[in-house]
Amino acid sequence: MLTKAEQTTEFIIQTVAPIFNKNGYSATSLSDITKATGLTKGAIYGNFKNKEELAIATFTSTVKSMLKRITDHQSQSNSPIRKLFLVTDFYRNYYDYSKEMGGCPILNTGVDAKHQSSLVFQHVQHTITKIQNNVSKLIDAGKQTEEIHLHIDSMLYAKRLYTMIIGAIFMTHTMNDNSYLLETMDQIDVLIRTELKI
Amino acid sequence: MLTKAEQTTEFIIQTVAPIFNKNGYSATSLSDITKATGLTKGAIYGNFKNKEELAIATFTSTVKSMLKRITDHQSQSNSPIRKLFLVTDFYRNYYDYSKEMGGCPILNTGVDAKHQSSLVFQHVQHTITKIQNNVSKLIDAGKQTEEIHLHIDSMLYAKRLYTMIIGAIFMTHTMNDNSYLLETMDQIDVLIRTELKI
DNA sequence: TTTAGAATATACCAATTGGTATATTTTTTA
DNA sequence: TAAAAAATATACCAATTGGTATATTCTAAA
Repeated sequence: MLTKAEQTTEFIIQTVAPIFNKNGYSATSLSDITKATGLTKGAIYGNFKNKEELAIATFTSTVKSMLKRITDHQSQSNSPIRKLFLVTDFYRNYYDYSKEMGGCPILNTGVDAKHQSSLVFQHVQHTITKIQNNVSKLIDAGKQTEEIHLHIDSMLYAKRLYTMIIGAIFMTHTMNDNSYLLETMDQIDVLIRTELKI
Repeated sequence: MLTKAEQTTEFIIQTVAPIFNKNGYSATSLSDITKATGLTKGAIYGNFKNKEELAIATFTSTVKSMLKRITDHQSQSNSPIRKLFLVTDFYRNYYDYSKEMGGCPILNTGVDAKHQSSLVFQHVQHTITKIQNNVSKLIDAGKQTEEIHLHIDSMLYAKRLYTMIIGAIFMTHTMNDNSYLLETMDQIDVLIRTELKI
């Protein structure tokens, strides 16, 4: 059971996360935070050392739930190559989902935190590395199950896929046009079929 | 000949542009601006209506010089398809160049301005539209010179290329690793050769 | 060289910034 | 249920925010 205090901490994170994600670190003020939560500065600073620590907590939380959502979606299949297709399938619905979060946390925080908070920025880098490793491992697994060509450079393709995905996310959000994401996912599916798949 | 005042306006734009580009709209304060220029608020507000107008001026200026640089680079050839290859060639050296500007203005401002200044954001959208149109026209020209297959959807490919490029820019800047840009440009070159080229 | 007009500096504004010390209230444990 | 402990609220801080009205300085033309 969560204590009252732990509930409050979690409540603050959940409430503030989309605000940080939308506005960025500097443009999110303490008064934005107190207004949204209905709590006072005393409560905020009782739960978090400072603004930066709260920003890290919100980013970590958002990313964690996002990655869980992908993993859950992937659990539809045990086949590595089908799990790859489930990644593109996930991102086909990503626009609506990311809008709920206030935008893509990796894209937004990656751009924003770079010159605002090196601590937050390190978390972004770490998250990207983790995602790439996951995709790379998936490709490796596909080789083992003889679904994917052995000569494929797993990490190279993992980076390629994520580069295309994050580009599509930026374009869709900036141009307010979901077709960028849909189109890119089609493109990636073709790539998987023609280059990776045996 | 530029009057003294016009020189000052231009000086402010050039000096402040990388600051806005790096830190974003909200995180760039008037004191940042006065400190960097050595001018006072009176001078700044004498040349610009407000902070937002200055931000627009800096974005417009940075983008303009960037687009000029691409166009100049492309002038090495008259062949549309070779001009396409000169685009990827340009972006192979983009990391160093964009670092001078304080990052990629389209990426940074696209993410930052979305929730800070709708006026600035509109300029980003307009710029992307313009770039896409340019690439699309280039593909059309390639059809006319019989270098590119007639069945190619010009705008579709223009969007694809720019989506991949902006994704690579984000990854290179966020992971501080130029290989994302180099790799993606190789990928695009292959795409041009195998899908577009006759 | 004087002078009008333009450009810049100065001094100020109320509001807000992130953060803290202390008072008060709420929760938990005994 | 009472006391200890934890969590939250209040009141405050100096510094900074974007912006403005006015004073001063500089520029350019006559």
